[in-house]
Amino acid sequence: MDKYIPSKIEPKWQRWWERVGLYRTMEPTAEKPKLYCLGMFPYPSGAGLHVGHVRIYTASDVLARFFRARGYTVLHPMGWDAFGLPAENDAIRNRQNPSDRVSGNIKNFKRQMKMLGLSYDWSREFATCDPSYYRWTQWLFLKLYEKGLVYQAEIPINWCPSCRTGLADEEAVGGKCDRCGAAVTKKDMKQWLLRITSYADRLLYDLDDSSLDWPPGIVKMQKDWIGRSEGVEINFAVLGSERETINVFTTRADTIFGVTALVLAPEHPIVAALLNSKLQVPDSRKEEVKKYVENSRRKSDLERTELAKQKSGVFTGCFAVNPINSEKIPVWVGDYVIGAYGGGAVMVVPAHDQRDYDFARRHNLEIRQVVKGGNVQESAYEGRGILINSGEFSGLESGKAIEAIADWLEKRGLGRRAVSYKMRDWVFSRQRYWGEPFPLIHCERCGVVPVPYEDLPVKLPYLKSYEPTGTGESPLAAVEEWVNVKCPRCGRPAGRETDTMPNWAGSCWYFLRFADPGNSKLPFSKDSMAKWLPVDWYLGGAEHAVLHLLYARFWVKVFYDLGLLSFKEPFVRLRGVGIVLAEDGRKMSKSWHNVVNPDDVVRDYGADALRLYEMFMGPWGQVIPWSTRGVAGCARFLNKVWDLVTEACSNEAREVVEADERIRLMHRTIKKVTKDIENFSFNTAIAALMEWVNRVKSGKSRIKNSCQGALSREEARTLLKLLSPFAPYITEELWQKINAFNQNDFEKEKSIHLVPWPQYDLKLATTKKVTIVVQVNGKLRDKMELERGSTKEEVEKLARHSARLKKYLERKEIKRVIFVPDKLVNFVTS
RNA sequence: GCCGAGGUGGCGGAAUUGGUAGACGCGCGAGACUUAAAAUCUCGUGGUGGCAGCACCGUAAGGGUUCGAUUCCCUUCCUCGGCACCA
Repeated sequence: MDKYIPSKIEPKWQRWWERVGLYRTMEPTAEKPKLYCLGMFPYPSGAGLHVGHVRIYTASDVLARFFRARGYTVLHPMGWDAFGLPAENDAIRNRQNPSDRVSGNIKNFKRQMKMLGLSYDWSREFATCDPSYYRWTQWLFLKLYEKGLVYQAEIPINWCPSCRTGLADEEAVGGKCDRCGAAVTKKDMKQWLLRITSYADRLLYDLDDSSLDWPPGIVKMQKDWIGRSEGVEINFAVLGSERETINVFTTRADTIFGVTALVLAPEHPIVAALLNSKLQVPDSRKEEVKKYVENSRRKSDLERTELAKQKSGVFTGCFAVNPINSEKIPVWVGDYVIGAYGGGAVMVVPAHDQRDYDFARRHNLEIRQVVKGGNVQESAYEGRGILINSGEFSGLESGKAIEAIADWLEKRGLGRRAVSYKMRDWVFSRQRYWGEPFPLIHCERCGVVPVPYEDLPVKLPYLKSYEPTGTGESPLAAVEEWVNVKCPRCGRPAGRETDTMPNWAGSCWYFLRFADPGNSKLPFSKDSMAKWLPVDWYLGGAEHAVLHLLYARFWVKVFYDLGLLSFKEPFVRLRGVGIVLAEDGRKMSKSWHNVVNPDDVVRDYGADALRLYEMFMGPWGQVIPWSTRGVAGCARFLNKVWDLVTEACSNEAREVVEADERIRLMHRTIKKVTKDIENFSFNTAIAALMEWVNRVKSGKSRIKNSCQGALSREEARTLLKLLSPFAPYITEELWQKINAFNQNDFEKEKSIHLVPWPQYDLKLATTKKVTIVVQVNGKLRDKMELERGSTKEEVEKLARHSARLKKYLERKEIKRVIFVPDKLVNFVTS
């Protein structure tokens, strides 16, 4: 008998499957509807595939194989997120030009994916840095540009001094660069931005679409990120100025009579007006404000938030007028106020906002209570309540007061109801080499001119010197022969935009391109969209909750508005994977020397064992430490399967066995595995298969006649098929053997992976007998093996005669008998 | 601080319209095979007590509802993840 040696069979099947085109995408039909199953494509780093990748891609492969067997036409593609900061940093670290580095990494990733037996249709592969792909990224960008969703602004942006580039808010995690961990500082730079905020409401409300099946946690994160709040914008006139007002956003207009100061962010235009003397204030004040502003601008976001525990600030010397009662209010500047939110100014109501309270205590501002409740001598009262000291509004409840005050202000043009979002517009430029060039040209006469569609792509030149300059300009700016072009509109000398797009640009729409990867006329045809989109199953890491997943939704909504797409949400079902930790429970990291390399695992145990383990290690969404012994356990199980199935085919006599319980066990297992895969409970699906094998092997399945300890051929076929999504190699090998197919001439039709999924008979998917639990006062005292469907009378009678129960029921009065059919009987005594 | 998820053997975990707690795997113990070891196979494996039949305890802690609670409710503690001056 042959032994199970993974390295002997796995490469063989890889070659056969590729040769016969087993995973080539078919055309969907009415009988075989489409199903689009996608794992988030990776950025191909130099480290190769991580076992965390393996978890995602194995799950998507299990789904793809499962749904193919269930009669769907499956689209299951793979590609490379190869542009952008991560790829470029990896290249710089390894002193290799990004384009060379990336192609080497892709080759390695692809080798590893093939090794794992992932059933991708490689004919649809592309990388975001391929000119034939980014041509269309640029094309789509121009569509956004034409729609007015792209604009340039001189704004203080997140600046990573280490990567020497601007970052999006989403990339400045906790004040640190998402990629390198350096503290992010602010820098004023002219940037391209995408007007994602104009889609804020739709990005928010469409999350509640009932057809969207997303993890609630990710939905919540996106909602919080968008951060919609309703309130009132109140205009405070600046004293000593004709036109200037300070507009303040507040959700608590009911506290307006409690305002004892205004605080401006250092970035606020009024502060600038003060400093350049457009507004008159005493020179001493001006000096102090200047110092303060300069100081806070030098701070990184991190420092600003840390130091903010004690709320610093200086009085500007300037006053404003409270529109509700014409009171004179001092204007301060303080860096706890965020420049980009709600106009960059707040009204300070110390009695009813803890931050304002802290600020007021520190700077000796008046604390004036205007809502009943709490003890404002000790801390702010932030709850709602009845208004006091509020003129004509006194006596109103907060909610009503907000409406009344909003009406009052609106009527007089002193304010208006407003909505504010935490989400900002998306900083879309990077001062780096490795990204899609903007298809824009700066002409002195015509301004910004888009590159004509027929001139796309604007190719990224191959540069010897590609490292970031740190001047705030991309390395491309130094390449004169690339920068200098003629203006497409007037023909005069002009220059290309030299910033590049962030890596999110390519990943915003790659899932669309997979449906139509070869299209040279359009990014994607309408036909292909109707055929394959939206994505039915999208699997990936939860770390993309507010990055890729939000950006991709934004672009899809824009394309919908442009008539390019007929759906509004790209990903119907989303499933986030849990991180795979190292064996020591820490994160896998090169510096800890605890990284598990899939190549080593495959070498030692085979790809099937690795795949099986990754699906078996625990619930899919959960963080779980790696266990090499766990892999070994899965390899042992595969060995058992190998032996059992090999034995089954050499023993024809067992074919005829019709042991009822064994057939029932098989049907139960089919049902369990089917349901579990649908519910993403891969671990319990595999456990059910192991249990089946164990019970067959140990002959515990209550059969008397024969076949004890061995599989019938029908059982063997079913077992192989149920196992095939998880372990495609060994099941294919055994399938060929058990059917005595000629292995020297493999035919596509003979593959186990094209065999339909086993059906289960609901009537057979139960046991014939059931264990009925006998309790006294809820405590387990006995068990009985009875026919399913026994009546209360039968069960009770049998239970009363149980010898074990005797001592518990003696001299006791039975007050109640609780009976749950096929489950339990419980005697309640006094 | 706020929000979300969670807390079950030595470990990863299973079981919840309330009904046998610990499936499956790892580890561990014993045995078989072997000169021996590894591998493999068989049996055992929540804790305490008992030769045993068995009894009691046990799902973070405390309380409640119930014939019966890992599951439902309240209080407290802890872990992980996200957000973090958003006015």
